[in-house]
Amino acid sequence: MLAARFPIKLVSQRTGLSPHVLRVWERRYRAVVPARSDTNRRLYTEEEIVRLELLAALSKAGHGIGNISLLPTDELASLIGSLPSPTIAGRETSSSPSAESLFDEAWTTVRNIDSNALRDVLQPAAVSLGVSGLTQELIVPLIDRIGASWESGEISVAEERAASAVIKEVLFTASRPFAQTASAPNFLVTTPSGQLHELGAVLVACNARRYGWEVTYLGPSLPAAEIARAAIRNQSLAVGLSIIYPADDAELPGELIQLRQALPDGLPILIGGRSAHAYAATVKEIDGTIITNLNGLTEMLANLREQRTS
Amino acid sequence: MLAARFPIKLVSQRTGLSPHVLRVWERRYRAVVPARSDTNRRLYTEEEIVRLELLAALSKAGHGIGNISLLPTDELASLIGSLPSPTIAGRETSSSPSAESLFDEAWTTVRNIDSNALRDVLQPAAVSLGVSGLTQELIVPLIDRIGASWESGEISVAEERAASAVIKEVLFTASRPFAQTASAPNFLVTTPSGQLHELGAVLVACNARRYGWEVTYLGPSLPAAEIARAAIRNQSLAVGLSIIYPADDAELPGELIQLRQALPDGLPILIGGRSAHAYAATVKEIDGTIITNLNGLTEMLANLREQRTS
DNA sequence: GCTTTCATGTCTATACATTGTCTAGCTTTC
DNA sequence: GAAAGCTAGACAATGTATAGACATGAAAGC
Repeated sequence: MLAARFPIKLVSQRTGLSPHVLRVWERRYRAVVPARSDTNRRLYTEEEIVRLELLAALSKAGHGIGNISLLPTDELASLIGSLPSPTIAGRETSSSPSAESLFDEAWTTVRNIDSNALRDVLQPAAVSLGVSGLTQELIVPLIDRIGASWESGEISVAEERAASAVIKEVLFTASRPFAQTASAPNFLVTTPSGQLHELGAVLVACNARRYGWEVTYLGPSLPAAEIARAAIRNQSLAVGLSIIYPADDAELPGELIQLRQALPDGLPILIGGRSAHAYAATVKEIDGTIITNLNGLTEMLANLREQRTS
Repeated sequence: MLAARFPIKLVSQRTGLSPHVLRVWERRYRAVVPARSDTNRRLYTEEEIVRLELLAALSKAGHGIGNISLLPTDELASLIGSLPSPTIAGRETSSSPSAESLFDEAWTTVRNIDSNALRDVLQPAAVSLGVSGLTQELIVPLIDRIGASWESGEISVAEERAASAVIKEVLFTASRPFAQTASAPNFLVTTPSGQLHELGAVLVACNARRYGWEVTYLGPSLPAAEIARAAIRNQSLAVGLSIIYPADDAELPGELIQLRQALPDGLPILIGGRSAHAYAATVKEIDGTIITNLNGLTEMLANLREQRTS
């Protein structure tokens, strides 16, 4: 796979930084020094763009660019997730614990409806694993486990709600500094009517935000007409839906069809969640795209973004 | 071990203290003496920011900064847990002239389903008005307005959801810094079955958190049995419910009675929200307390806390 | 009761640092 | 040939630092 290279204009759009700023950051702070073409044009790699997105977010959040321009990229990422360590004296997290042990710990707190203990597990993990590590290795498995245990009756509403609230809080906080760039396209995220579990949608929302999208998040179980109205009002470039449970809702296909009819022609509908495949026929009918994992999502979003600019 | 350093602007945002105050606290009281950059700029560490957050909270609560500025950080943390009940009569209506205009601005963004614009209004207001100013002068009126406009049909689900999501995010972020001490009592917050609007509950949750309670937040519309189960599991010292809309739910009184029966004897039930009074008879029957405003809530919580310790 | 003192937040003035934007002239692309 | 990219330098707007003055309210002293 040969690494794709991007010209400065594209980078400017993705990061929300003007070409002027990109050049000056390079000259003055050596923040990112891209390769050049034969004719001396800057050619950025995907990694460099991600780095610039981080820098842009931190700069907007109040960090002086001169102070952070030379930090390694992973440190920038953990700065983004940097939260006031709730641990001042006690709680020795001597060696960073493995993702598995953290998962077990987290799952125990979920079963105990212990919101605050769960936060104490997730919050430091945002630093030790990084935001993407946190989501991929802890939160995604946790959401799967919660969904499965819910269906099997092992846990009930209270457990699910308590966990949802904390996970939402942690994810939103972690992706907060990324929020705004002027040119960012809008992505509308929600779950269709009848889908009460919102964690999948939250995950999608935060991921999109981390990649520079302006996200409008509308919570769970929203009627098709309302989704369409909000998408039009926000001039959204795409709509994301999460479908987790139930997997056999007779009303849902109708909702989806109604949504397609109410949306502008051709507006992409991305559908994810563990039960998305259960409605595959309808999804195909409305020309939606099923997303199977977060990487698929980011790829899809990147494509959409490029299409728009071209 | 990352040695991330933060500039004064960012510290100001996180602590709610102006850069002026930060400098004067350093010069006069040696409260926190950050390292300097090569060019003499202050660079704060994470620990120093946490310390300043504690000092800011205590100072706002009435402690003289000169008396506490030299205490070790862990002692400050334990002081937070024993905050005296806040001066309620005083320090009100210090309404900065911009509060009204901010409200208008915020309301416009709500009507436009423009999540990101709303965040851009509320987030800076958390600094300029302070967290209590933000809640009392912006968010409470906004919630009232949203509730009223909802009932009159002026706005619909999408508007309410978009606003809820952002307000939740802002409030949770604003109440985040307060590290809880181990001895903090638990307060369970939710809305009863059928009450779909969660903003009132979020407000209550954040307020309690700011006063040192350990809050378990369970989102909207939770069945009585689940509420009770969670409260018992968490050994909650009180349960808080928000009732906003509808004001004429025939099922609700039954839910409340069921909740009382399932809870441990004498466990206080605090009920707030614009429609709480519509169920006054039932509230009385279950020996609940109607809370009419945030000050009433903090007072009530302070009482409960004292009772426990005595 | 009235003044004095102290604690504390706010403000001013002045200097320097940081950072985004602009201009000018040249080169490449389409 | 027009549009966009490149370098280098200049400029303006903000942000930050220091030192000191001022305002206010509470406690102390007369």
